[in-house]
Amino acid sequence: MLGHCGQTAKSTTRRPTFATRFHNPRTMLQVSVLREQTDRVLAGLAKKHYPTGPEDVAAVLDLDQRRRALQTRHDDAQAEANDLARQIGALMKSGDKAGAEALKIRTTELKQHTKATADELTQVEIGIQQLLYKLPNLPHASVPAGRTAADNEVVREHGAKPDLYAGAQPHWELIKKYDIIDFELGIKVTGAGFPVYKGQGARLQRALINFFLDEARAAGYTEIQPPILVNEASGYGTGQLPDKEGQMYHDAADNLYLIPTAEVPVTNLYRDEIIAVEKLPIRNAAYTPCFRREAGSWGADVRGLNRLHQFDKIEIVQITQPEHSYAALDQMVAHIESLLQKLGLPYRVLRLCGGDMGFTSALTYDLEVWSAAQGRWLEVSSASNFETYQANRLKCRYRAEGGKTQLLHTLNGSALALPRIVAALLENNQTADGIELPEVLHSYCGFGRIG
RNA sequence: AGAGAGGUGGCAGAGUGGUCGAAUGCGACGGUUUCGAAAACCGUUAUACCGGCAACGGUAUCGGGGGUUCGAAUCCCCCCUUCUCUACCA
Repeated sequence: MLGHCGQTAKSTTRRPTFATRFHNPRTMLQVSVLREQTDRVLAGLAKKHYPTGPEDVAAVLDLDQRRRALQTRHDDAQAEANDLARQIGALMKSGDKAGAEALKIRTTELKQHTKATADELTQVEIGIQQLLYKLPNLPHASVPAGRTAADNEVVREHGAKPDLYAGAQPHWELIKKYDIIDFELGIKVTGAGFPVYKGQGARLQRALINFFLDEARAAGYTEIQPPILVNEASGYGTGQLPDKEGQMYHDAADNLYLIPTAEVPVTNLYRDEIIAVEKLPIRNAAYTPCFRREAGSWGADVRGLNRLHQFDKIEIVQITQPEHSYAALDQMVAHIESLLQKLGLPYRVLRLCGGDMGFTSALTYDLEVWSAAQGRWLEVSSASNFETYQANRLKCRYRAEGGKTQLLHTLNGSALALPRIVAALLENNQTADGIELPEVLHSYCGFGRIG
């Protein structure tokens, strides 16, 4: 008999899984988009070099059809059960015990059916969700075709590469020479990739942070100081979970993650919110330390400050109405460029190709500065428009004309990440007598030259 | 960290097994009235999903999850969180 099913209930000491906590599918691409613009979706997935687009989209559409049929069936059964329950209540009240018992037979039977339908519905929803989690965002029309970094489009280049004097050195030598950043001490205290900034090195960090924050505020961004540990729901909200789990440091005791970027806590501020139109666009800037395990990253390119487990970054985040998001992206890039110009660093702006851009992005510009002693470009910022991809997970909406809620667009960019900026500042501005810092930093640092 | 009390709609705040998606008040919006405004009066005022061209109908949601029951805001279990007292600390 099925009547004993209550006793087989599993122990409830286990944390509920993501799927049970968020019963409704929190999708990334919207099913409605897959359904209504199938061709566009398939073309977009192909441009991103997603291998199994046609199969996965067909599978989602198939499951979605089943989901809707099940939902209808389930709702109808529930409606009948609710109606019977009301009748039983009325019969009980009027003293007709026998009549009530008669109806209970039907309602008990109905319950078994609805339970089966509900379980199936949950399975189908989980299936849809798992497939959607696999699908990357669709690229914007302007994204160049291509597979690797070599296919990225150079949008523009600014500033002249400096000619270094004969004794010029890469930054990992300069930091030792002037004793401003100490990797050995970091290794002793923590491990590789956790540098210790000392004296003028520490003051330069603080100067850059203040400079970037002040510039962001002047450009209309509200400063936020968020937590640097986040919970699991936030990790899912911005898409670090489930796919990039291994890249974040995790505190198992409390199930919290150290943030890899301020994007995570700041964007999640707006999770499950319906934002009033008057408050749009949201413009936030936040300084935080960032933590990345960088599992599996080695090689010559990661020497010195090029790649760290802990570093400082100022992040800018915007949330806009869909029709304004690309103007906002241009504005963000312009702001980042203005920072690089004020610091006097030669840079270039890249539009990433379909194969090189991030999973969640619709359009990404990378900004790279010229590292004179290393003789190569270093990525110091990445600015992206996620359109509704993140907002769909976040349930971040506004009320459009006519009272309907509609997903917003989310964007973010680094403005800026410190280590590679420091590397370029040290290398590009070195002289025989020391390192001449750009004018704009003098008052922030309290000095104009290192050495 | 220990003890106790709470978490209900935009806000305040009722509701301790049925007719409760939820009284009442405030706020907001629309209307009547007015030369205009205030006041008064009338009405509207959550989100998501399913069906429907639509009108509309159905389902779910009272911090989150699970359970008991024909039926749960209400009873039971777990988790989160707020307040008070104690302990501790910056």
